[in-house]
Amino acid sequence: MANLPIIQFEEKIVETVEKNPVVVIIGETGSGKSTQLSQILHRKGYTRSGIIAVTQPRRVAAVSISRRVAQELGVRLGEEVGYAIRFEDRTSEKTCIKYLIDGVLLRESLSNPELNQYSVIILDEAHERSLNTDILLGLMKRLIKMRASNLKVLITSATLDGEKVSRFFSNCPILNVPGKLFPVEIFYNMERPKSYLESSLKTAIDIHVREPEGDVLIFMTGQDDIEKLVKKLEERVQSLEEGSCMDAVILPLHGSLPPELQVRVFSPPPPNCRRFIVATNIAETSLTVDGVVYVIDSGYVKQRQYNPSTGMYSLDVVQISRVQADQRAGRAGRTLPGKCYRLYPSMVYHEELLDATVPEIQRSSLAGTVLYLKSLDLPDMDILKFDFLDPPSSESLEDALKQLYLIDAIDENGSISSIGRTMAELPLEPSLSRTLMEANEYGCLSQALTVAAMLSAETTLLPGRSKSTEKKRKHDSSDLPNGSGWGDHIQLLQIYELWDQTDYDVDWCKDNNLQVRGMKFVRDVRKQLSQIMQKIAKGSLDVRTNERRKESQEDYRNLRKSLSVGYANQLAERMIRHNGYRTLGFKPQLVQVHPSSVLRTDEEGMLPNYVVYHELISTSRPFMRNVCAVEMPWVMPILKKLEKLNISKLSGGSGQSEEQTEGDKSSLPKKDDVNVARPVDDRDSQIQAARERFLARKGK
DNA sequence: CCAAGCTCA
Repeated sequence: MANLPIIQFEEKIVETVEKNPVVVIIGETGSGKSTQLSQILHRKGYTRSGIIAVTQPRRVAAVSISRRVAQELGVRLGEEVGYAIRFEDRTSEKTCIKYLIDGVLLRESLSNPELNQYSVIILDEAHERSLNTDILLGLMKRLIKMRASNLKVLITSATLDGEKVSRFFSNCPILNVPGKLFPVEIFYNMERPKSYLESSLKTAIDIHVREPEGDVLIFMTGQDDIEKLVKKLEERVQSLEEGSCMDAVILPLHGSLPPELQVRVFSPPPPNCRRFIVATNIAETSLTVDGVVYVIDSGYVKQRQYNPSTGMYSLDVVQISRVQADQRAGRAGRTLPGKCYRLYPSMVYHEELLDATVPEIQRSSLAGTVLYLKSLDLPDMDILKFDFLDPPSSESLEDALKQLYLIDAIDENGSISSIGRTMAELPLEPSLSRTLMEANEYGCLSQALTVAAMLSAETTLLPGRSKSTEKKRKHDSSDLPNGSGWGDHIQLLQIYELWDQTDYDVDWCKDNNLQVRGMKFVRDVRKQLSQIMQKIAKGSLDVRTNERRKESQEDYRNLRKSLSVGYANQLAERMIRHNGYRTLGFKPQLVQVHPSSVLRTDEEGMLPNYVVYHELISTSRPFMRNVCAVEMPWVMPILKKLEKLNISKLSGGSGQSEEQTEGDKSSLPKKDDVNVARPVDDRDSQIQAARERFLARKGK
């Protein structure tokens, strides 16, 4: 610890923090900022008046760093030094240095908006710009005004955007702490390669033949590319002349690799053997591989983005940012001076790459974020003007407001409702929290809890599919239930209840091709959600899973009905005479049911007239993923609500001063009078008319 | 008839 660079800056840091409410610390890898800043301020007495909080974007980091700090201070983890992550709070009365996930601090701020227990809040790894860190940055800006006398905020960031963060906090001081990295020499391709797969193959072999020992880390974009490159590398290495160079092992590394294969990168290679690690960006920050001396950087990354105008997600291969490129290069200089080969021209690096990755807040659906901010009841708060470091587009915020309105979380003036307040308590996306609340009314809370928990873990349930596991799809494999035809939500419910009946048997998961870790996570989430619901209802709810009781169609019906309320913003109507759907949102999209769905067709081969979907994902085509059949009478009230929607009122009521788009004008609630005048007993024609008006409006 | 980067309350 004594030889960490940051220790030499101790006095300077203390002095700057004492004089300023906010300080930005630029600390490169190996500077010791994550473990030392908290200890420095602890030594200076900042823990006498409160706790020092250090936020982290990842669970493993919170746990391992706090363990390290406890060790350095010679105390037991969980006493003076502790951590708080989901499902696990290892802090006590004695705790004065607390490492926590940014999302946990946001939860705490719900019940204690001034965060009075903390004397210092350190936002670590802020340059990663996680959604939650960005919200915290905005909240800190307000908080330091309210608590000017007794709160210090430190933000750690990367060289490239330190200035920007400083400007955001009224030009607060920036301190630079050097890292302990070895120099890394950078090489560029003359041109952008036609195929970065071929280019990385060639570069890798060149290194292997010409360069001294040291492992090679290759950054690719996804599982497919990784598998292809691993195969080609193996072929090429084998075809090299025996004895012409050292041996080689080639290891893939990505998130959907089973854990036992992931950890192979941590065991040292046999002597006189070079390792090639072909990885996704998991090796950029989450996992650190020792022994790497050479990095090959394709310059690309796969990123998920949300389009607020269509409500659709897509997963695109995009260019990395300069911060990311530097981070990747740095992976070569951890143990020795290293070399980084960028498979793109230097001009691309200097002129084309963005300074920093587009922050998550500009790539996500913001319904949950907006609901959270509304529930904080910040004074004189216009959600569209919340002070973000990088504000999301007004289109994205308006999309969030519309979604929240449709599921009754906010009223027509944009004020949070009591339903919305309860929803904000639940660690779920708004559509699922709304479903839980509705299910409670219909007596199917237990089932809804299961569905919500299963959907929270859905991606980790099924093992990573590759060519070899291709046959094992969820609907044509094994004896797993099929949702009784109603769709994927019901299937998820049935799967969990079967597992529940085996007393959470691990072997049952394996037999049915479900990831054990994923299922255990579902169980934890379900338990947590049950507890929160109990707390809200003061313990009077029945959240038990059904024991050896066949679910009746009536239970499924109630559950589907609850889903139609929770997913009011994610409904679709089947088009006439074929199985394509049109979403019933503000801008209808033509979409298909994802082929992995278990939703069943009727005798005539037709899918249900109305469905809810968990998400829209645009891959080869736009698809609805996780689909459940609902009934027309449940959909109609939602269509009527859609008609009444007035975005100008929703977004703070400043009304005329806000620019009004075409769509806004047509949704002014004039037509509703006509609707009220219709004969009440003629329901069918009333519904039909509502539908036609709705669809006609779409056409414009 | 499809495809999945990584986190996290």
